Amino acid sequence: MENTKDRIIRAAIELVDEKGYKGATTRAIAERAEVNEVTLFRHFGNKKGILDAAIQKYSFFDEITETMRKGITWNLEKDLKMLSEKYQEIVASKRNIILISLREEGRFPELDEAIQKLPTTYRNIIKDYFITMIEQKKMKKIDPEVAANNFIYFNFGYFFLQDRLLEKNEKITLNKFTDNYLSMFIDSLK
Amino acid sequence: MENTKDRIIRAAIELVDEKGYKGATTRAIAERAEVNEVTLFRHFGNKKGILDAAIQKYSFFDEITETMRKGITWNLEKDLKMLSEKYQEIVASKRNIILISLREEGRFPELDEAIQKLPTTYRNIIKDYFITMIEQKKMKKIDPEVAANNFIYFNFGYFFLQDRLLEKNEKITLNKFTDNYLSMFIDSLK
DNA sequence: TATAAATGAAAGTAAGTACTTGCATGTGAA
DNA sequence: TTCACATGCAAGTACTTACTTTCATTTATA
Repeated sequence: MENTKDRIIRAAIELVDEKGYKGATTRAIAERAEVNEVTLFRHFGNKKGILDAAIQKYSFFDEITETMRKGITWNLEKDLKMLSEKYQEIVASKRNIILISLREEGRFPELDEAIQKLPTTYRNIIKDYFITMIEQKKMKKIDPEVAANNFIYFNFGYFFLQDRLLEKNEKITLNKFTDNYLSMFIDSLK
Repeated sequence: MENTKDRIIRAAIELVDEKGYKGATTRAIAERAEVNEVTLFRHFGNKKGILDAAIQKYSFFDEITETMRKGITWNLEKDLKMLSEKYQEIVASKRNIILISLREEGRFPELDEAIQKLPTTYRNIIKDYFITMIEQKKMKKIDPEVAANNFIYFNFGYFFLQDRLLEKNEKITLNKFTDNYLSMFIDSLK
């Protein structure tokens, strides 16, 4: 069962996501976690301490990008779909923490750094992949950096528009995205 | 010269952009606008009134999308570059207000609506354009909705990553984006 | 110049908020 | 049982913040 600390952390993330850091009052966090307000301070010292703990708990991206590299099979279509799916998995599972970082830019420097690392790391994986694939003549000879960045624009654009800017009836499922949308991108590399 | 009301509005937008709605105190807004704090309330009633006025002043997108339609020449490469440039122009000029809307989701419903309309309207323009171009056999026969959405993911992804998630030395200028990056996308439609 | 409108300065109010303190209660381990 | 430890409860403190009121001063306009 979820212990007190974890409940507090979860409630804090949820509320900061909903109302922003300033809008997430300690009282509300305590209520949602179903603990007394004092308990927050006993565990984490102050409000920022709660969020710092939350960030430390949820901002691991490194392992996940490692599984990307391992999953590569040197089949263009298969690999790019896998890489895109893994990326969407990461951003979906860390959705709250990513959006908090974008909203509260500057307030949690370590988080900012972790979030900034994600597109850079991802870009490098894709870029290296394209370089090798071009060497092996398994795809068109194009600038691998340009292609890698485009791939990221594309994937991030889907994630964010999907999540925040589209009405429900306009949403496109991940499956549809991978099968129909991504294919168009991949075809342009063949 | 900028009058009192305008100075207040500008200061409010800047500060909400920097610190969030709650973080932008009326005192700080007054200081930045170089007016007495009371003046805010005399002009706008309350804090929310300032931002409501700001939003009303800066959230016109309709005219701009009209100029997109008029600028079409039915030359694929030229048109898509134009459409992308205009989009980047819009989001750059409304940058603050767009980011405020994303951060303060739910607080300003009219703004949310206006911001949500932008990708939808843009998508429809592009989609209609692709439909006609396919009819005229000036581009590949692909699903125009898929292509239109991809175009938007791509453009929005560039804007946002550029603005918020990349380090300075990694930034890609709009010119480079249009010439190198966009070309890759356009080639895939030919 | 005379009058109205816009702004400033100072002070204050009411509410909210992060955080503290002291004490009571429950619970699991020795 | 006993004792340490986690948690709850009640009350309070110090500070911030949106907003008000009153009066003086400047600025524009007729």
